[in-house]
Amino acid sequence: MEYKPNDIEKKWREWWKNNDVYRVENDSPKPKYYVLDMFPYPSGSGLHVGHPLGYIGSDIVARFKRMQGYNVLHPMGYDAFGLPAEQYAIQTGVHPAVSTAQNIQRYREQLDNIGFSFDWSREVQTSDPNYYKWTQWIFLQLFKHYYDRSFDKAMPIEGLVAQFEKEGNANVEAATSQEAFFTAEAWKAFSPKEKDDVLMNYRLAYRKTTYVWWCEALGTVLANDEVKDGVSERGGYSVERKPMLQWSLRITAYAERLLNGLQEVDFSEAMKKMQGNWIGRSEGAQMFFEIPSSPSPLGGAGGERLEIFTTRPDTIFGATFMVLAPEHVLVKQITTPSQRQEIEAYLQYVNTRSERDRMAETKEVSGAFTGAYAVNPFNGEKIPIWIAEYVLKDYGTGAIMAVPADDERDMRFAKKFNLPIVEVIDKSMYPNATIEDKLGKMINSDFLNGMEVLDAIEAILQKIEAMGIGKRRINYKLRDAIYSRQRYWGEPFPIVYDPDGVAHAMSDDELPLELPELDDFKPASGGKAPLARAEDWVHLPNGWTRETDTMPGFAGSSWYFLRYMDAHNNEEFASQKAINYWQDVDLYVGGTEHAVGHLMYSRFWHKFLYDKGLVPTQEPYKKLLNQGMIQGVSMYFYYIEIQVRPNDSEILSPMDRDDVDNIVIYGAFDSDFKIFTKSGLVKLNHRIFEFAGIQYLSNGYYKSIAWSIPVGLVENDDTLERSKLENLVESKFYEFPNIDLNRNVAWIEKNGKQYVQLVPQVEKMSKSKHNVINPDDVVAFYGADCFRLYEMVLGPIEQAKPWDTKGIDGVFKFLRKMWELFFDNNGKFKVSDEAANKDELKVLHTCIKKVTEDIERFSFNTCVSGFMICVNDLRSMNCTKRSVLEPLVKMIAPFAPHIAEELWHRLGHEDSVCKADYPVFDESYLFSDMVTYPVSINGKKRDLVELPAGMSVPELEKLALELDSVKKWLEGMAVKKVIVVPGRMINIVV
RNA sequence: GCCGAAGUGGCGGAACUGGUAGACGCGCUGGACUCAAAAUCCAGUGAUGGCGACAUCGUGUGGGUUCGAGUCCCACCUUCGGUACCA
Repeated sequence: MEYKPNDIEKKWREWWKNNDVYRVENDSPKPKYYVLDMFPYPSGSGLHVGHPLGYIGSDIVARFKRMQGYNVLHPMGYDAFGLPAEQYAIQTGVHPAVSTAQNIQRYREQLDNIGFSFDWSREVQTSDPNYYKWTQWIFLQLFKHYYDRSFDKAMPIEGLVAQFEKEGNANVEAATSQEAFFTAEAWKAFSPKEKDDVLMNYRLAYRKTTYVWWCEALGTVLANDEVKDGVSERGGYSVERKPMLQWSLRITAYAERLLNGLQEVDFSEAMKKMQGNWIGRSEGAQMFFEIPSSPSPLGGAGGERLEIFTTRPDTIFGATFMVLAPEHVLVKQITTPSQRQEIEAYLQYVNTRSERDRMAETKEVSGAFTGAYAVNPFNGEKIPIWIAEYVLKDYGTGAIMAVPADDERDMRFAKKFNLPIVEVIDKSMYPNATIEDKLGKMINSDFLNGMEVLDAIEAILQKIEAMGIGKRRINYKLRDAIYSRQRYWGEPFPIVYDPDGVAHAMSDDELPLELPELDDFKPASGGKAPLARAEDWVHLPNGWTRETDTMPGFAGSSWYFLRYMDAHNNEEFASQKAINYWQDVDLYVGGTEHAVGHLMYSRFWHKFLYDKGLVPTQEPYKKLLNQGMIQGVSMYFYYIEIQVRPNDSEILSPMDRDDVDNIVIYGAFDSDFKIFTKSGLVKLNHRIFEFAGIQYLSNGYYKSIAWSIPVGLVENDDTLERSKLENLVESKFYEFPNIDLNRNVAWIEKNGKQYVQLVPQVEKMSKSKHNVINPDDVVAFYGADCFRLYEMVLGPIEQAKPWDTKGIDGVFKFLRKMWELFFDNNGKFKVSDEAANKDELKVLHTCIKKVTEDIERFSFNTCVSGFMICVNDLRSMNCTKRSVLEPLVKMIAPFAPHIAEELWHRLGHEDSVCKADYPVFDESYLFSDMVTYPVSINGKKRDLVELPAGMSVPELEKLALELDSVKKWLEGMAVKKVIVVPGRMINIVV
């Protein structure tokens, strides 16, 4: 009987579905286990072979735990709001809901094809009003709460209002952006709008004008983690800093708890580090410097105080200048008339610089002098105040005291502008210390002289606080999360504004506030969101208006794991009963790319819900497993035309100049180029960082085109036939077809045809790179079980690896061999009820032990090799015994559920193998009578000897020394020592 | 630059707490079956030397600790991720 996966797999998938095998209930006497995958965004290109990697791993764990007697929650859903569907809608007019539904359907088919054990009755879609009703509800809870530092938790805003009415805000300890103090009387006298403005400085979800990342191309603002390398993460469009009125979430209130919480979760060290760095805690001092009254052209009264943050208050005697961020509010007030022009010019320069420019040249310093001076509170010296780009508006107070002797950036600045440098730390006794290390003895520092840095910090902090010129302070890099998007396809804010512009929460019974229908999804005029077009929806009969921004992608994904616990609840986001049963996620599987986005936000929301008493745990995810990306191999055709200029020795140095008239370059961008010239191949040691398209460097010496070629067209030796390339060009497959194929391409002649050499490059799978492998194709050919096993066999699940199908035949062979254990040559089922012998049981239990232990440590690749060893051994023993084969079927069921189910039923069972008990290994079967000892001399293996197990150390030692091979090596040498590890090895030292 | 992870045959990768390096799979070589091929099965397969038993070398590089190091320590090199003027 031949193993034909297609004959059995579909049958069992239907059977599982019809019998509701994977449905899980919320009450069970069994212990609970929650295995969760990061739910996907259903993109238009469907799943590729990289997506299921993590899903297969988590499915194995879910099935394994189920068979071990746990009540396992293993759900799946879709992160269904998002930009691509909306961009697609703008281009085609297809409503995002329609395209999203189509994509979801396709994802579902692809997922079903692989035989996952998801409980689909709990499916969630973030764009479903029944779901986002609760996203809106949680948002309103954030809106209605503030963070009270004295209780160290979120508290209702009403309590705060009551306190304001009683005594103003002077004694309020809260996470706030409120700076001014007010009395109870003042509070009562505020207008509703003024009160609203004040409360916005306390609310955990608040609306305020802040500097945000604005992306013109996407027509929306973006959160910090959505901006990478100075461009938008989606699309790579340029972004700019802009003050805008936006909703934000006060995640900074939870900075400390988010940091501390990392200690209690089982995340990889790398992941914890990444989140820790993102939070960026630093201890230091907030200090005030007087700016003596100076005439201000803009009417500033003078006598301002400049507030700075520093982690090195000890170096204050080395502070030779101050630097403000260009956007700092004091800049206009303190600039002297004589410096005004210079400052204006500099501000203008800063304005023209994109974020990318700023990042590109961090070594280059720039700045301008305001003409104003601050006073060093310790020695009364006047310190000039400058402004410079390198001081960021968002960090600390947007102002620093610059200590060039002790800070690299300040040093560069001082050197460039000839500012004095005063050494304050003697590092001579720490020759290896860098400039920033907190090591050394204070000098030139008055009362600090002679102290070690750390002592000096403590000493001056005390002094600063005693003098009332500052305070100890902890600063975080973490920024509040911008929560508004000027987009259509997201959750509408359940917020209405009265004619004064005061924000009001909608009442719970009005939720969900559904998205209105639109037929044009482009942004409305004036930087407004598309929803502004839905005028009937925006304008309420009483003259009030709705918020037209929508929530960002991370809104729905911040709490979805809770919804799975009770997915159809219309009264609550999930019942307390369900939440208290399932508690938290035991295993969360997903990619590292969500380290600082999704994971931080959902941990933040969870802590807020914990404060509200709505969830029982502080952390949502106990264990995080990051699956590596499966990359694709893209075949690139690189075309570069170089205009050689006489003195470009820098770029052309490795080449023979005479050769360079017509050259074509193939190579990986962002790595060294290989150049084919008439005389062969040379290497150009120059790096180019841009991708496809024509690029001119500032001095204009080359243009380049990089095309990724559809893999199907490529020959085995990585070449592409000329006619195929020409077809691609003619069919306008590429955007830049105007190249001269005759002049600039080095053709290779093969079988009378011309070919061009392509360069393979491993990179992320994506439609645009034509390197996507669809799991459906693999499943259709080899079967889902084979696909699942193969993805596991590729290597450790956490490692990134390129997809290639080299080893898949080996996995298929293994499945066939296993299948053949159950059938004789005539295709008859041949399992016997004869008792198993010792050897067979040893093989079986060795495998059970290995697999059980390896699943627990997520080492799925070694599990598969364990199965292979087991099957090979049983095969060579001709084992046909039920007492061995039945446990084997159970054991492999989590990995290859279809074949396991088929064999399980053939073994006579009626119920699903998923419901069977996982085999437990028995140590007694693993015991051997004989042990093979390696005998080493001075640590070098010289012989192997088979000895009975259980021999004592002196016996082993004696036997070893009597071996012929050992005697030969010991001739003329005195044995100094014999080391025997029973059951392991023997080492003789001479 | 800083932080993190990793470097093992022709390839993917094993080796859990220091104890037989290269499990398992791919590929390759030889053989069986076949008119032949594919498929399948059997054997071999780190490198070098030797007919051979065997010997020497071998886990990025250089040092160290240890009876014994892929594993621990120090220095360095390379690759991949993260991050970027964070005061």
